[in-house]
Amino acid sequence: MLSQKTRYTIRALQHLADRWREGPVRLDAIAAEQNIPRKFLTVILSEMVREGLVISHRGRDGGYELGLAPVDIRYGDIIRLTRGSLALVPCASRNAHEHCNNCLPEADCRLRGLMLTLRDETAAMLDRVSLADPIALEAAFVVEGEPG
Amino acid sequence: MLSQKTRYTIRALQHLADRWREGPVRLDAIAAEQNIPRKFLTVILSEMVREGLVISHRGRDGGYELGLAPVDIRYGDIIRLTRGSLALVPCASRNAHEHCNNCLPEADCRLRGLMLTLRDETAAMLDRVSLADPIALEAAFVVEGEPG
DNA sequence: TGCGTTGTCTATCTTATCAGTAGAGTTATC
DNA sequence: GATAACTCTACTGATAAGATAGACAACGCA
Repeated sequence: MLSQKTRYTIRALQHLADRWREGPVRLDAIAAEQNIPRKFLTVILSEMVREGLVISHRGRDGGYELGLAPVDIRYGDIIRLTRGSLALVPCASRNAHEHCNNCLPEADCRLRGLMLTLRDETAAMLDRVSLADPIALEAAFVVEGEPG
Repeated sequence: MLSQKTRYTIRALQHLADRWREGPVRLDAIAAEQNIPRKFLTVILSEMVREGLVISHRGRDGGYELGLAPVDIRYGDIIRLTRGSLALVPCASRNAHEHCNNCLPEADCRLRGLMLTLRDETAAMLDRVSLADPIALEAAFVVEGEPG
């Protein structure tokens, strides 16, 4: 599961992407329109500023805008920044690797082997989509009775 | 991230799959060889018995064995049973759907649209692999410098 | 220069969930 | 009926996530 914070981050960045090159957007506007707690959003946007994805302007008529063109911010980037990893187990992360507790030696762990493959497929998919891309609001099709 | 419990579950089931048709395997043996806390494993295996994936035998020479052939237990099944969902956001789960807190209306949420697609791809991948399949212990290849 | 507006930073609180444990109970075999 | 196994419910403790507080810093304009 993505954390609530990661979800807020993505929606805030989508909001800014939709207003790219329209000047700074105030925090209150983002919070209200995206339904994100104001104070929490300050923490989130400050982190994005530190990471360089967002530029802030203080004072009157200040606010936030993207630091990169929307096409250059991919969903994979955002999730890696806020969540640290796209992998489903700690030992299968490529940029935030750590050992799992109470596991087998990594070289022997089949779960890890499977999760490495899955992580690569997930990353490839998320790195194909940027904030500039249109996104279908429902999945393309639903298989009857499919679980999950 | 998969919970520790889900990871233990998968490794325990792999252990049983490797011993399919060799008679019951004792809990202590699984705990020791898979490095899983004994008491916690009792909780995990009891749930698997209730779900029908595992059969237990009490008394002397008792233990656990799979209730289905390894080829009929897919990783997607296991994760859905223990984690409830393969989706990365609550509103994108197909069998454990619930609304996200502080979100936009679902019909307008682009994050949801993206996550529905991703969930389907993840499910398809995990539902192709069963406990009977060999699994490469390292991912097939590593892209130089790929993040994540 | 001074005021209001807006973002920045660090510390803290609260709550939920997860990992793990306890311990009495049940069943099967010999 | 002794022993070796699994079963069940409840409980505890630690951690992390979500959210908030409040003092502070920069900016713009009159």
